[in-house]
Amino acid sequence: MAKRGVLTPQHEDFPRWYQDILNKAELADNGPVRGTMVIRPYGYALWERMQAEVDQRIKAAGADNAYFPLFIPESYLNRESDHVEGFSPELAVVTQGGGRELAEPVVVRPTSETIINAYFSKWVQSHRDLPLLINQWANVVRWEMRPRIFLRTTEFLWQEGHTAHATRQEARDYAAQILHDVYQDFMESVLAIPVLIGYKTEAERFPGAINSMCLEGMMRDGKALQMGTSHELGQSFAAMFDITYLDPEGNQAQVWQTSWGVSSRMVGGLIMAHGDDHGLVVPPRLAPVQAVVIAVRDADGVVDACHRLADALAADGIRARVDDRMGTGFGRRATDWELKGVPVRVEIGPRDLEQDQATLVSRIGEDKQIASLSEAPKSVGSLLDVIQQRIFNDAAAWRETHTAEVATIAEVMEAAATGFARIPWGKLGPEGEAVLAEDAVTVRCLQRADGSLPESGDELDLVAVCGRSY
RNA sequence: CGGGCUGUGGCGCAGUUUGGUCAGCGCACCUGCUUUGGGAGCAGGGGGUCGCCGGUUCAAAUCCGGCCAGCCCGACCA
Repeated sequence: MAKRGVLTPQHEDFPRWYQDILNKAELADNGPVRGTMVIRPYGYALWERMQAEVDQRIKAAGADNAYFPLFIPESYLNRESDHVEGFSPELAVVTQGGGRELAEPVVVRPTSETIINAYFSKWVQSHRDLPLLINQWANVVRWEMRPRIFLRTTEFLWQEGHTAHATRQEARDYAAQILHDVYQDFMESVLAIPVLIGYKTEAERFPGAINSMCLEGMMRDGKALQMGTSHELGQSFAAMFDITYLDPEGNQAQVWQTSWGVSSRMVGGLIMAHGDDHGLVVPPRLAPVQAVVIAVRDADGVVDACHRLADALAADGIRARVDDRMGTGFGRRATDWELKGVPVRVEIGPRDLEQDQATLVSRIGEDKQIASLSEAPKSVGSLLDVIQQRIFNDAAAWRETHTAEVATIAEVMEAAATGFARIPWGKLGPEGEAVLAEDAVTVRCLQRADGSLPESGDELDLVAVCGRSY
């Protein structure tokens, strides 16, 4: 394992550890404008993998991709009162263009409900046009007070889904379908992060929504990270943007809507949910590089053997790369890949080659194992499966041991110092929520006692999961 | 925007109390040789108007004033 000093240990200074990882794993740099970030190739590769997996699930849920403009007329934002109140403090506004003052300022999109719904209004005329299911991949800008790379940046990357339905129930069901089939499935089966699902309290709700569902993950410091949201927008945007249609009986009706998104924040979640003192830990199903084949020494045939093995791995569908930087010592190269969290390292040196074998090393295991060169692709494949499962299990166990069932506000505060607290919502309520907020503890979500998603946030006997958050 | 801390080569820091002999260290980088099975060694080398502006002084990284930026803790949030 790497020598001490490569990274600040997590227990010593978690934020510093996070900064160290961003640098040492070559994920991102700060941009020149406060709050902006430069996403470096390896960090972007992680994001591209997330995009690919999420995009595939969104399409399976029936939504189509489209693209709407970056610039939105300021007046659009003003149409929905809760929406504008929620977003106006963090808007970036352009007042000049082509060297002249603009007649109407344009805002750089903080989210696209307004501009997309302005077009939904044109596109929806008949009940036959419903449901209308649109997604867009884009960058958005929110002038945040306290930026932090990947977690909360002035400009970030995301996907935002926007849909229109004939009935409230259909909209609600679709928002829940996205939550489960797209987000939860991706986060748990690919990112290997167990997520809590539930409803936001009224205090935490998205501006303009009638209900916000969310997915919350626990990081290695016990804090919560909101990994995604899916909102029921009700009919307020439909009213403001006049999205109406003729129903089968020939009556004018307004649509019911949803919006939902996940962002480049998930990269931060990935780092903080699995990373350890040796670096990033990337679950195999996400990993841009699942296996790196390292030529240990520059001896006869070693480098060639590495390339042949990498080709064989690729032929088995494994994302593999060769490290044959022979001018750099083995230890340095091994540490580099460890920092980047590559799940499996395959080492081939002269000693291995003599035995017609390769040495396999898991990022999260202690023991090295030997595989014959011909069997190596199969061995690596099954090792990747084992690693994927173990990363998820470890994260689930971590959350389990850092979650307490409590009955009083004092106990919530105590438990939130190190993790989550579950308390009956009936015992907390909006008043208790306000008390917790004074000490930066928030209700992350309201869910049923068994952890499942309620029909609404008003269902009886819900449990409030509380914690500190990013 | 409130509270705390900090600004010195790419990164991390020492030097500031007591102004001068102060542009220094580690890592990184470049060249050469030896190395390569867990961040290699030796030798040589390049790079900083000490955050910015102004003031005090014979003399400022160091003292004074103003400004700016960053980090951490809050309010906000994907």
